[in-house]
Amino acid sequence: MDTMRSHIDDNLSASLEDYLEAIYHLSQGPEGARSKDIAQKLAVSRASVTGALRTLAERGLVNYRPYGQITLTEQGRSLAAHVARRHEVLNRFFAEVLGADADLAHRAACRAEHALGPEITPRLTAFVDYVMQSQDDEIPIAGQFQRYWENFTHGG
Amino acid sequence: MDTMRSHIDDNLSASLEDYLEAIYHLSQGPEGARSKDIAQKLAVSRASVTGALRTLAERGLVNYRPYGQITLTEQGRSLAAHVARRHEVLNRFFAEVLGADADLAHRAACRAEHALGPEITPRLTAFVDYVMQSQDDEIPIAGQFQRYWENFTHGG
DNA sequence: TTGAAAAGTTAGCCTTCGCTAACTATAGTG
DNA sequence: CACTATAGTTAGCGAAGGCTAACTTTTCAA
Repeated sequence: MDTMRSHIDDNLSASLEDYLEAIYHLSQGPEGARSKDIAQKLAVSRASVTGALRTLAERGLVNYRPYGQITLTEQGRSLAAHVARRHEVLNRFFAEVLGADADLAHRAACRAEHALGPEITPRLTAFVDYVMQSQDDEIPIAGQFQRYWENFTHGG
Repeated sequence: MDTMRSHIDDNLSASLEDYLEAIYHLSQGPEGARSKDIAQKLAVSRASVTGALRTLAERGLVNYRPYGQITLTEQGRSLAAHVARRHEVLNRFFAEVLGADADLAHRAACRAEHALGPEITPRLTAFVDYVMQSQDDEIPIAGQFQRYWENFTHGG
């Protein structure tokens, strides 16, 4: 009962997860995932990208060959999708529920992403869904919280 | 207009923040912050603690002298309090709002703690307060979410 | 088609932060 | 007082992950 290693959490470092996620997103663009763009996206040198690519290739997560196309393996794509999802959940929570500035929400989400395990992530996902759904209901939580926040901050 | 560096975010690494928080909590106990206990709390060797103490002392956050008492400086205490608060906010959110197991919530909070900046932390604090307060109101958010979660997981 | 700019790589270095092993200081007990 | 256990330190090492500088490969335009 171990044949199907859908597994998802090879213990990749936070840093390598960042690279994987960047590749995942860039892969969907028209240019594919170019080393240069990965470097830019993560604010890191091109040399560092090369190093990370080598490690990720060793772990069977990306198809990499010097000067060649960078693509994700099946396993890599699946792992990247999970990382991206954690990220996205946090991003939505910070931005849409807490009402934080989009850019700040994004950056905090990037940093926090790795901390959420398989226990917390689905709960948070469900919670954000629940809150968003409440917008259409008679109890608009996010909206109510916005007002709560308003007179928390400038009122007293 | 720069005299009062209440500042709070010297850019301490995640690791050093962990040490600082551990010292902060242990300081409040009857034994004070002993190297041995810091090591145990962070699951790290005593040698690593010594190294961290030296760094924190250099940065003026702890009073440290080989074989002496370990105490926080004023600046250190203030910074530690903020770190601890971020931690605590997350912990409450994961445990009380999302309903995660206390131990898991704690560990996820430890890992995520560093990611929350001065923008997100107060918003999250307010949000947790708002949700807890709603328990007493006619709209018990956390309770409602528990039910939502229930039939999200085992129902369909 | 050729040569310069852009992209990618390599080599070598540095910092952070962990570890173990061995040493030193302190404390407590007979 | 002396000796042993415990706490703390030091020295030395290693992995991860970043950087710069210099090199190679690829691309593209004249």
